[in-house]
Amino acid sequence: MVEHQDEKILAELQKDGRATNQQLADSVGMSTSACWRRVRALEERGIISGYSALVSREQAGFATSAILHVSLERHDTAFVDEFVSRVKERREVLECFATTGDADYHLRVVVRDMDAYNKFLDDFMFRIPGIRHVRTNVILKEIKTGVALPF
Amino acid sequence: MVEHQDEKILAELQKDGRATNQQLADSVGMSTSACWRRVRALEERGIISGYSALVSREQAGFATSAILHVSLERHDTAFVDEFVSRVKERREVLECFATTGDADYHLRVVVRDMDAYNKFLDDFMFRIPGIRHVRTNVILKEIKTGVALPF
DNA sequence: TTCCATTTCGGTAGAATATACCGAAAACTT
DNA sequence: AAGTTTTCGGTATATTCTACCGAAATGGAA
Repeated sequence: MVEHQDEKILAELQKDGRATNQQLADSVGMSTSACWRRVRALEERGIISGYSALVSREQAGFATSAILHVSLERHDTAFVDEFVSRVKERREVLECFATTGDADYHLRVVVRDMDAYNKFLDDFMFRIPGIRHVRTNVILKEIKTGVALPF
Repeated sequence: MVEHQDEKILAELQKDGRATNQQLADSVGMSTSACWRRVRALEERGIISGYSALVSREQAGFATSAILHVSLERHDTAFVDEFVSRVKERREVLECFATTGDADYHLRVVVRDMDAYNKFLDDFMFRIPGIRHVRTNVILKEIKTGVALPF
């Protein structure tokens, strides 16, 4: 499905999403036209779903972040769908995963300060119907925040 | 520090990290040269730390991922530094956060399959000195995986 | 206020790059 | 082996980047 040369391209574009086609072609050992075609195909197939600037959370003024463990009261699709759709549209929630273990969901939330986090809980999280339990683990330090898949 | 117009640029570049300078200038209502200068300044100040292609985990062949809760036996800098430096260089570990709560660290690990995950634990995680406890929460579903800060 | 210094602006031109098309080479099928 | 399809590298043009310019805006100090 994804060939070796594609993986090299993907690895490069993960490292530098704004690399020029010429740089790309050089670093994977391909002609510019062949390389450009492969990139476009990867985009069209959705293997590359987009490109993003990586912004420094602290410097951009988002001092506070936390990992939330959330459990639902019940797991009817109605409740689950409601939870999922609400979470998706809250931009403070950068990540949300359904997991095995004690909690049903792991969320990572990023806000400007503790006030904003408190507001997030009161105005949003605690108002979602069917929530059994929310445990907050404040992030003390970001050891690593990567987006690159380990090709 | 980061002005309103900069935030608009950052928001746009988070949505499309390969937007041309002209597109950017249009969408934030600025001349191309002014826009280009601001982008370069944001890069030089490290507010934009880089650019990345966003690659579909599933389509790229990484079927398995998990969230790990890790606790250390002791918290001497020696043990902590060892743990941190080892985690940083393992590319399967996309994210690692030091948190409050029961565990000391939350990690998100992405691998091709369960075999690879088992190997990751045996060959890497369980060999780090000073680990007290590791709990694996397998990710059943990715509800949301975002990188964009909520400007 | 008025003046001067500094920063930020928009416009522009040459250099660099992206993008689509071409015929040739390679790979695959029968 | 012949025919079909895919992928290749090279190239021309349209687009975009990047650095420079003088003008406008901004911010203090007298």
